[in-house]
Amino acid sequence: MDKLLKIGEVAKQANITVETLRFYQSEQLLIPKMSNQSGYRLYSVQDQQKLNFILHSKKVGFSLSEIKQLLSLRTDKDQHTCEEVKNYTGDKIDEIESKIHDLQKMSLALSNLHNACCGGSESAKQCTILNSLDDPELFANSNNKTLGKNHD
Amino acid sequence: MDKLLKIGEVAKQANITVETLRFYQSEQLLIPKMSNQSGYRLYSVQDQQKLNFILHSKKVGFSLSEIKQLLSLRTDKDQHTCEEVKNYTGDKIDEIESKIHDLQKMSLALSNLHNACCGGSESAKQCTILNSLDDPELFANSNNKTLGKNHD
DNA sequence: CTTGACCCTAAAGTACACTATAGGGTTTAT
DNA sequence: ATAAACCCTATAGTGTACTTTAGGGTCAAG
Ligand SMILES: [Zn+2]
Ligand SMILES: [Zn+2]
Ligand SMILES: [Zn+2]
Ligand SMILES: [Zn+2]
Repeated sequence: MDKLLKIGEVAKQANITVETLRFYQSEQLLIPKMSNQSGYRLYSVQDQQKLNFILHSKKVGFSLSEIKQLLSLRTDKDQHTCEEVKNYTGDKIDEIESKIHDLQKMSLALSNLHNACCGGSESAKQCTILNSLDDPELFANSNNKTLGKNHD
Repeated sequence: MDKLLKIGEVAKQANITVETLRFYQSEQLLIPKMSNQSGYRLYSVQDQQKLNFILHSKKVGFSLSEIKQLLSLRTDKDQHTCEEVKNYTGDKIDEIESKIHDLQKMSLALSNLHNACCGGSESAKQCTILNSLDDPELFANSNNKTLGKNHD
C-alpha cells in the first residue's frame, strides 16, 4: 500500500540527480529508509512531498539550512517551545510576504517592458517605447506607469 | 546636482560591504564611474537604484548572471532584437509568477502553523493542534485547511 | 549465469558568491 | 603635518550546494 520508490525514480520525477538526493540525506534534510536486504534507499510518499517542499523553497531563495529549520518545525516539535514556533513562523511569514512584494514589483516592471516591445525581428535599439522607459521601471521603488504599444 | 557617493557610503546605505560592491564591479554588474584624481569609485543615484534591483532580485532567488541579463535588457538594447526581448521578458514573468505562487502556498502553510500554536512557553510537543496537522500543510500542493486555536 | 541498468560508499573536485589579506595611496580633521 | 579613516589593486581563501570519480554490490532479462 505504501508505495516506496528507489532513488532513481524519485530523481527522475523531481528532475534532479540521484547525487543531489544522496547529498540531501548527508545534510540531514531528507532521510529515506534503507532497504536492509539490498541497502537501497526507499522513498515514501511523504519523503517525496518533503522533497517537493525543499525544491520549491530553494527556488524562492531559501538556503538549505533555512529549509531544514522549516522542516524541523513539524518533525522535531518536542525540541521547541510554542513560543519559539510562534516567533519563528511569524518572522518567516513576514520574510515571505516581503519576497512576494519584491516579486510583484519585478513582475510589473517586466510586464511594462514586455507590453511595450513589439516583438519584431529588428534590433530593440529601434524600439522607441523600450527606449522611452530608460530610467526606472525595472528598478526597485518603481511606480505603476502604463505604456502604449509599438515602434517609432 | 548629481549626488555621487563613495563606496563606503553606498555600502552602508545598502547594508552590504565595500568588498561586495567591488565584486559586483568585477562581475560587470554595477560599474560606477571612477574619479580620475583620487581613483575612488563614485556611485550615482541610478547606480544605487541598480544596486537595489540587484539586492531585491537576489533575495528572491535570482543568480547574479540572471540579474545581469535582466539589467542588460535596458542597458544593451542594441544587442537584442525585439523578439528576444519579448520572449525573454515573457519567460521571466512566468518564472516570477510561479515563484509568487510557491511563496503564497508557503505563507498559507506557515500561517496555519502560526495560528494553531498558542505561543506559550511549554514544549510544542504538547501543542495538540500543531500535532494535528502532522502531514500536509507545510508541503507543496497543500490544500487550504483552516484550524482552530489553543492547546489540548 | 552473465550482462546491463541500477544501486552503494568515500572522497575529491567544481561553480558561485562572496570575504579576507597584503601592501599601499587619499582625505580629512586636529 | 601627521594620524585616523577612508580608498585602491591583486590575489588567496571560504561556505554553500552540489558534481564527479573510483571502486564496487544488486537485480531483472535473456
Ligand atoms: Zn521592442
Ligand atoms: Zn520592436
Ligand atoms: Zn504550540
Ligand atoms: Zn502551545
